[in-house]
Amino acid sequence: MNFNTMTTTTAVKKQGKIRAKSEQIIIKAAQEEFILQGYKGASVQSIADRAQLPKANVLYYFKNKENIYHAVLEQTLNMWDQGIGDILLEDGPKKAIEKIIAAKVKMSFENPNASKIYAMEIIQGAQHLKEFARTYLRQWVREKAKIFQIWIDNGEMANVNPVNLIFLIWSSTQHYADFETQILTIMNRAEYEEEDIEQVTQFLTDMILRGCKLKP
Amino acid sequence: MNFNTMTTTTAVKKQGKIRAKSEQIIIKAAQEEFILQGYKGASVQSIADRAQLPKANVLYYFKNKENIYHAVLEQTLNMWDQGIGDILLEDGPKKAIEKIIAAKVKMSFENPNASKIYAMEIIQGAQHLKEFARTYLRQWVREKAKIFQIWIDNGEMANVNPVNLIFLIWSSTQHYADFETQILTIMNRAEYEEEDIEQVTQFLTDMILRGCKLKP
DNA sequence: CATCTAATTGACCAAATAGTCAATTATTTT
DNA sequence: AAAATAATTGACTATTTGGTCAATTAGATG
Repeated sequence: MNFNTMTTTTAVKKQGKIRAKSEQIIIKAAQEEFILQGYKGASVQSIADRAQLPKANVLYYFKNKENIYHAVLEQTLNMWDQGIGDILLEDGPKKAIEKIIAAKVKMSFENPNASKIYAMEIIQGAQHLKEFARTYLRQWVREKAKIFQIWIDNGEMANVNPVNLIFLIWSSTQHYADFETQILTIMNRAEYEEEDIEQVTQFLTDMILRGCKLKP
Repeated sequence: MNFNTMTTTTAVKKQGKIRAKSEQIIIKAAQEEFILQGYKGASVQSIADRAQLPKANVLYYFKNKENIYHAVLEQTLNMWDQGIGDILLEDGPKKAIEKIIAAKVKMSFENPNASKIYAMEIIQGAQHLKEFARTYLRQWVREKAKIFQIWIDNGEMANVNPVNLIFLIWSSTQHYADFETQILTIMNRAEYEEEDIEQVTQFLTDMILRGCKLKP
């Protein structure tokens, strides 16, 4: 995917040897700071500290804070794009739902920070992602809804609203990333474990398949 | 509910005639600013502007920014506490699930801002709500999970993990508040309408009841 | 080796902002 | 109506912070 609204600055950059590595370190540090402190609350100094670089060096790689944030978002969206399972007509509803739930749960557990950045951006009004949502995302949802509708018309699954179904899969999977803190606190645990992925995938798959009147 | 960790400052305040009204105006303005800009990003000045009051006046009612934020959170939690439907043993699983989904969808559509503030707080690590989650929330989930377990043991519903079920109801309903922007953009709409509440409630109730092997 | 580009970094500055204060006005109480 | 309390507000300050700059070092390239 090419988020060309964001790559205007990064595209023209000079390419040294250290750049790629430094940028990656900075982006990761920035992602964590932006989650903990919000956009305004994350100071360039704090990002630099976390990246163990002088502030001036951070600003040498990214001209300003806004650019750092863009880079973080860009990477988040690319991760989202790769990680989201696809819905294919030839899979049929059962396999498609299983695939997409498994992919999204995996993403939520293995990369909660990407999900958190995305969620905060949307909650705050999607200032930087309006265009992405209006074009790419809307298109994606419509395409996939259309496929569900075909299955419904063929009597392969119950007559549930496809868009609501997509939102349901979306929200229920992402919840384990965004509300990580709350879930861990409620379950009195320090962190997720490997088997949680399997357990949650199983639960959501069963529930939603039954919801669509598909035998698990 | 008494969030006595937060009321330490407000409890001792002097009570004039104008105070109650001014505080309410400020809290509402602050809620909106905090959502749009985050805690650090929302300046006292911007809150004052939105409340149409001089900054010094805002700081007369709330000693500092932190206190404003506390007041916003306090009100959010109280709203949450009132709005969340209760799960009662005597209702049985079907009625209980119907009740709680209806209540939470209603809350999400009618007061998305409360949900957004709460979500942001949790995503950012629940700095101000750790205690609330550790005590009240954990207790609430455990109590309700226990009731679901009784129904399961009685064969009144399918053997689904009660805690996961609670998370599912939680996430799928709240999604319509937190991701309002995204959902509206995808559906190419300017705002929610009255009938959306009914439609979403119906969809989620049907899906989740079927997921629990309960006939809608 | 000489030249050019990339990378590093301390010092500095202008703008934004949380919070204080004192002076004044409005309202309530006695 | 006098005294006391509540509310209002402009002006001021100390601190934080995004961003610039110039000086220096490291590395590549011819």
